Formats: sequence, structure tokens, C-alpha cells
Amino acid sequence: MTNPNPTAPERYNAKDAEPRWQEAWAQARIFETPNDDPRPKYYVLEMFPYPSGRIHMGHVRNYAMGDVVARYKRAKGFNVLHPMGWDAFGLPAENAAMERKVNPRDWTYANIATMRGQLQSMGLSLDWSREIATCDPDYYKHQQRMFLDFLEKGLVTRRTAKVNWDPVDHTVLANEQVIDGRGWRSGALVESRELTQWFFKITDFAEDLLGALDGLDRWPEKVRLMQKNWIGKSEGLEVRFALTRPAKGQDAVKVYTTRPDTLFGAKFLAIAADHPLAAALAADRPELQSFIEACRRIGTAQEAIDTAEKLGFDTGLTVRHPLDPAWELPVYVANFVLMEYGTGAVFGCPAHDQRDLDFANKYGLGNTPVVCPEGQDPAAFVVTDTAYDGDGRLINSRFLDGMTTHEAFEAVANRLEQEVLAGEAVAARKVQFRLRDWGVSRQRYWGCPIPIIHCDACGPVPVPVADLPVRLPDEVSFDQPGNPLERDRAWRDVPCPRCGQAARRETDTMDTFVDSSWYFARFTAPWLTDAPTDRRAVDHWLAVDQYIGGIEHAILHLLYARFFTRAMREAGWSGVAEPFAGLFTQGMVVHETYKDEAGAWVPPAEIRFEGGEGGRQAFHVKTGAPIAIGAIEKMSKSKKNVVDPDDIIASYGADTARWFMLSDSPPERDVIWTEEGVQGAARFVQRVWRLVNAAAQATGDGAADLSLRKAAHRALAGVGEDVERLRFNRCVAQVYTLANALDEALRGTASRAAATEAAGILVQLIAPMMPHLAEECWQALGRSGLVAQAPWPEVEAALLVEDEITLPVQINGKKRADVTVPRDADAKAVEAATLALEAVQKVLEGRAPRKVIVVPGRIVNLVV
RNA sequence: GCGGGCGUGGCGAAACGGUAGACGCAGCGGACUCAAAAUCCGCCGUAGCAAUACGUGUCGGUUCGAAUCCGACCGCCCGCACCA
Repeated sequence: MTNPNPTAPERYNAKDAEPRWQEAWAQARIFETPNDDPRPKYYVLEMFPYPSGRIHMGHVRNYAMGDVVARYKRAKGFNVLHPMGWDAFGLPAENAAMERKVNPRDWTYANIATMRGQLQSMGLSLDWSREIATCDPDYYKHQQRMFLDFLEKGLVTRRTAKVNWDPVDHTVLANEQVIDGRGWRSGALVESRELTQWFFKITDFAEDLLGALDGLDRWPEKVRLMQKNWIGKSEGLEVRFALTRPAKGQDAVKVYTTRPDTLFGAKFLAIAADHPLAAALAADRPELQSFIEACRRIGTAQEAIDTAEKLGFDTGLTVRHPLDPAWELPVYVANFVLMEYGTGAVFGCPAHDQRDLDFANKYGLGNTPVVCPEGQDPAAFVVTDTAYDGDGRLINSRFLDGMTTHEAFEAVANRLEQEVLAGEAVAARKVQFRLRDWGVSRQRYWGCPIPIIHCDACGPVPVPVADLPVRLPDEVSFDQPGNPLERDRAWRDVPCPRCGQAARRETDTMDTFVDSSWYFARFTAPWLTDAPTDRRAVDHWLAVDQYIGGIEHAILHLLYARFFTRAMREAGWSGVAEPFAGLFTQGMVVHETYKDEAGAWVPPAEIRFEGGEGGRQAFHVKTGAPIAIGAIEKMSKSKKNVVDPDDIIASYGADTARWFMLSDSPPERDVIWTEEGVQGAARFVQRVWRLVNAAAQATGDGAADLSLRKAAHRALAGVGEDVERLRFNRCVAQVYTLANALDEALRGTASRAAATEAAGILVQLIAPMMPHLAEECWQALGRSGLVAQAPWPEVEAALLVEDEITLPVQINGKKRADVTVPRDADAKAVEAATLALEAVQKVLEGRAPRKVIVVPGRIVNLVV
């Protein structure tokens, strides 16, 4: 095809155009958002990245989606906040420091500089004037301030908790750093240690965090369900079982149960290995002590739990049944009872709990069924290997017999609430949550210092607000294992702010999830120096209207942020409870994997392909050796199936990468990165360029104008709806359809006016997705200003409706014909037109149909 | 074990309960070219010359009509997991 527009270059040159338009946007400062703009606000946010060194394709996908929303909403007249920052504290910086002898701070900021440049080369419409990094003292000093506020409000506590301790590296390990019971780095057997740690009392908000999930109607159902399960509310009864003989100063054991209805099926009591009573009894019984230690060892290996045998130790103690003082039950220490949940003690009802049944069968404790499933003969109902945990009618249960499980629950609860044992009610209703308080202490250097000073006389003393921030020391050495803050005496040893005596700083730093629990609030006024937030700004902008990120944050990050926002409200730093009104979780970018004959992973860049469908084969570019094509998996360094965004942007341009990331797969699903797919996107970039230039030169008589204009406005309406619903793959398809229509109209007889109108709409439709190409085309069409600032075109509703519509005609549910009728034809007219069809008459052979169903505008179905 | 989701061409996928496969990728045939790339035209679920028949994991049900709703089963994916 010859170039229809002699003044335009034949090919669109992304390498030339992209930096040029990025510069134009930056010069015009059109993405810098004022807080006092009168237009309605819209806050789009993508989860901010960890500055690992380079962006990956997952970032490209995530930020491309967010940018589509931001640019679209801007065109729709919203004042859009679309900021970017860095989740900059974390372990990798310390690892780099150990391996490469670099300063964690220098390493982090170098990575930020690289990645900022990469993001800028994507042409994202970000307000860079609001950029923040969580490792900046100007950020973390406010976090320290809020820690102190929360402490004052009673939302922070300090207590001992078990941690994974690596005895070789002298360090605490996160659960995911423990592999098969060994430290991931040292390979040493991990020990369980008790350390004093700081906790955020997220459990204070358990009920609210659970209840408010119902109002998050723009969150994926899946994420809400995951959080609901994580919070794990259950309603039950705390019941005290009196010991027949007091032991170690105790006269009763408190048990938590959600099934008091099964109390007459009880066969034993079991307490956790960590239960205080177990510890007390073990003091003078070495065999119990060794049993407890054995339980702790099993506790570390997660996989083992599933297969672990139920083990118990008979204490010899007995308790009285709360509903029958004459009935005595043995007390065991058991490995399957968790100290962290409920009271750390359970009553065992073997017939109706699988764990209890396994335990009872092993120790010959028997079982008595007390709940009979509806419709079964109670006399014949027995339990052997499988416990019955469903509903039914009570049997073998004295005064409860015949009741439903629900009625029996109430009857037992009501009775035991009234009874008194040693001056206290025997039982109390209790709501129990699975959610635990959030331990935020990390024995690490590269994190936000906890602003506390420990004084032998005064205990833990808050650092005065005027002394904030507690800055991390810049010069640190990692040549010894452990936390360098503990060895940095100049930093550590300070006078007590209260009494002035020698004291020492808290050397733990905060979990990096704290940093990411409020950054979205900080973005609303990041320039503030004396407060974490500006109440007017934060209340104006929050909640985030659209938050976009990976499903891997479904629980921790998103739950912590919901908690932290509530805590900030209690401390007066914001007036909102929910940080994210709309949430979207995007899928991963996946790629084929490749292995050479030796079984080593080979990166895609070193491979060439031969043959097509069915016979596709891979060879190594240099050696020519055959390569095995493996499974399609998440891009990862270890499997070398990564494609570097820089390489793609350098060879195809950012618009091509963005377009491909948005096409094909629905955004919540994984997308497969393929070379063919990128090339297809690159071809479309050139096609748009040719079409727009051809439209600018159109010379037709206008016969094709109406159908072209209809196609353009259909696409306009469709893309608008699809962007609102984040269905980017459908946006892409609609744009292709319009491009096809424009192509056809140009080959036919479109007038220049109609062609340029349609081309203009096409350009505006692609502008949120391929912003650089759109600017270049906008200019080629002779439009003024930047398309990035142009208002979204109005749909001409009249162009969306057809004067005549063609309906499918079904006979007995199978399509047999089409009938064309005026748009406003009523059912009678449609029926008459249908019955007059030749194809219909042939089938009817003179008979009348038994029934005629006309769905206006949809379909006609004849039943014969 | 508990909870949730998903099964549609060679592939990624579309489809208010209403014409299954839009749109793209791959493939095939052709045009242009000395040739290649790029571009353009056409074909592209299965069987059949065709009319047509059959087709959304399997089996049943509801409905005038089911990929879509209901039940059972098969397969895959994800989350939680000794939570009393």
C-alpha cells in the first residue's frame, strides 16, 4: 500500500514518538493533581512496587490497567489522583548488603532510580510530584508518630510470642524463610524461641473488619470470602470443668466449644502442650516434660500436621462433667490442641469430631453418639471410624433427647450460665475469632525503627514526638550475623527520656506491612512535614476509588490496611474506615518454560522456533541444540522464563507492550506472554497509524458514512462501558472492530468528514491504552492540544439504534430463518412477518403453530 | 479435610436464559515482489459434494428456548488447614 498521506511518515516510530510525548506531558504538568479542584475526585491506585532492581512484566500489566482507568476518568471530567511510590524497606536490601558489601540505603535508592526511569518509559499518567519512599525519614517519622498514638489509644501491646530462631545467623525468620524446619540461608535447624514483641491489636476490630466486608460491594467476592475465613468468627461456650482434686493450685479447667449440644458425648478432656497446667504438671514429671517437647518439635513442620498421629499423655487427673457431678472424665495433654485458640483446652466428643474420634480410638476411650442425623434410626446409629459433625436430633442425652442441635445448644448454654462453681458461672457464651493480633516486631535493620526506649527503671518509654524521627544509622556493618542495630552502641545507648538514666533503644524495626498500610493516605498530602495526614485532603480523597494489584495480597496487606485505616481514625488522622472502595485483583503474566538437553532452564531470548501448528520445535540460537518446551508458568528468575520490559519497550515501544498486556485474556486471569502476541500488537500500532493518515486524506462521496458513523459510536459506547467494568480485553476487541469498519469504509466511499470523525473516535478510544500513538495520531488528524486532555466524546444515541432489525426465527428452539422488521414493530406485526416467511411456511405445511413466542428485539420462536 | 472458582475451536477468548465461537493469535490458499519482509484479498468447530446433521467436560432436570439456571459425577486451579 502506498502512503496515502504524503506529509506523514510511512511508519510510526515509537522510539522517536514516545519520549517526545512523555516530555510534552511533563512540560504541561497535566498529570499533577491539585487537591482543591472543584471537579469530582477519582483516586486510582496500583499497589506500589518493592524496588527490587528492575520492573517485570507483572508491573507492566498492573500499571497499564491502572493507567487506562486514570486516563479514561480524566477524559470523563474527573480530578484524578494517580500517584506512585516505593515500598522500600525489606529484607532483600540487607541480603544485598551482606552479599555485595553495599549499603542497603544506597542499594535501595539506586534501584528506585532505575525503576522510576523504567516506569516513566511506559508513559504512565502518574503524578510524580507526590512520589514517596517508605524508607525516607520524612515518611517513616509519621509512622513512628502513629505508632505512639496507637500505643496511647491502647491499640499497641507488648508481650512474648514464639518466633522462629536461626541459631547460626542469630536472627528471627519469617515462616516462609523456614524450609523443612531449617533456615533458608544457614540451613540450621530452626528453634522456637519466646521473644518480647510489639503487637497491633487488630483483634479489637475483628467484629468490625468482618461486618464491614458486606459493604465492600466493589471487591471481588473471592477476596471478601478469604478475609471472612481468615477472621474466622465462631460462636460458642466457655465451660469450666471442675477438677476432682485440685492440682497445682487449679480447681477447674476452662474449655471452649462451639458444640455444647454434644456435651453428653464427652469422653475426655484435652489440654494443649503449652497449657499452663501442663507446664506445671511437667515440673515434677520428666516423662510429661519430654512429651511436651516432642509436641513442640512436630509443631514446626507444617506438612507433618496433616499426617501426624494424634498423641496424648494421660495426666491421671480427672474432671467432673458439668451436667452430672458424678460423671468423671480423664484429662490428657494432647498434641492436636492449640494453645493459641480458645482456652487451649477442649472436651473430647469422639462421635462428633474426627480428631476426637481418632484420639479416642487410639486410646480406647470409646464413643457415644448423641446427635442422630435426620431420617436415621437412633437405635441403629453407631460411629466407628468417621465422626458425624452435621445437624440432627439429640439422643443418649437425658434432658436434651429429641431436641435439634440448635435447641440443645441453647438449652445447655442457658442452664450452665445459671450454675455456679466456686463463685463463678460454670459457662459463658463467647465469640471467638481465628484472627490473631498482628506482631509487628522484626529483628532487622532495614525497617522503620520502633520509637521506644527501654529503661531499667521506667520500662519501655515512648520517644517524645519532638525527637522523631528515630533515624536509622547510615553506617552499618553486616559482617556479623544478627541485627546490626543491636551492636551499634552509639545509636542504641541513649538516656531515658523520662528519668535520664542510661537506657537503650528498641532495636526491633516494624514489619514492612506497616509501611504499606497507610501509604495511600500519605499520597493525599505527601508534602506535609509535621503530620502524617492533612484531614481535609485525606477525607477528600479516601477511599481509593479503584485499587489494583495481585491476588497474593488478598489477606495480609488488604486486611492490615483496613485495620490501620480504622486505627488512624481513632487517632484522629483520618475520618474514614475503609481505605479501598473498589478493588481489582489482576492475574499473573505467564510464559512457556524451556530446558536444554542437560535439563538446565534456558531463557526465551536464547531460543528460535521452527515449524508451526503441531510441529513447533525449539532450538538454541547459538548451539542449535534442541530445546524442550515445558509448562507455561509464572515468570520467574529461577525458571528463566522472563521477558524484560526494557527489551520489549526498546524494540517495540511502550504502547505495544501495554496493548498486548491488555488484550486477549480477561484481566483477572493469567495472560500468556508470547512473541506472536507482541508482534500482533505491534502490527496493530502500524495499522492504526496507516488508517488515521488514510482517513485524513479520504475522498469518498459519503455513501458509506452512515454505517461508519454507527460503527464508531457503537465502539465508543462499548469501550466506555467496558473500561468502567475493567474489561480491557473487550475494549481491545471493540477497537479492532472499529478499525475493521474504518478500513472497509475507506476502501469504499467514506467522506473525509465521516472518516476523520471515526478516526478521531478511534484515537480517543486507544488513548488510555496506547497514549503515545494516540497523541501522534491526534496531531496527524490536525486536532489541537493533547489527546490526553481532550474530553471523552459524547455518544450520539441515535446512531446506536437501527431502523430495521433482523431477528432470528427458531422453530422448536432451532434457528431456521431470519425475519427483518421495523425497529418499533409490535409483537403482532413480528408474528405476521414471521409466518409469512417462505421457510416458515414450508415447515408449517399449512398448519398453525401451537405457540408463538416473540421477544421484542431479540428472537421469535415457533412451537409446532 | 473445609471453603471457593473454572471446564467453549489448534491457542487466548466472546456470548442480559434468546443466531455459540465476536475480536485476536496460529494455520491454509491467493495477490503484489526477482525474492523476502511488510501489506492486501479469501478460507478457517466436526462430518458431508450438498441439503443438512452434530457440537460449550459427562449424565439427568427446569424452560418455548440452556455454555448460561438446578442436581449428580469427572477433571483442573486457588485459598485455609488439628481453629474445638
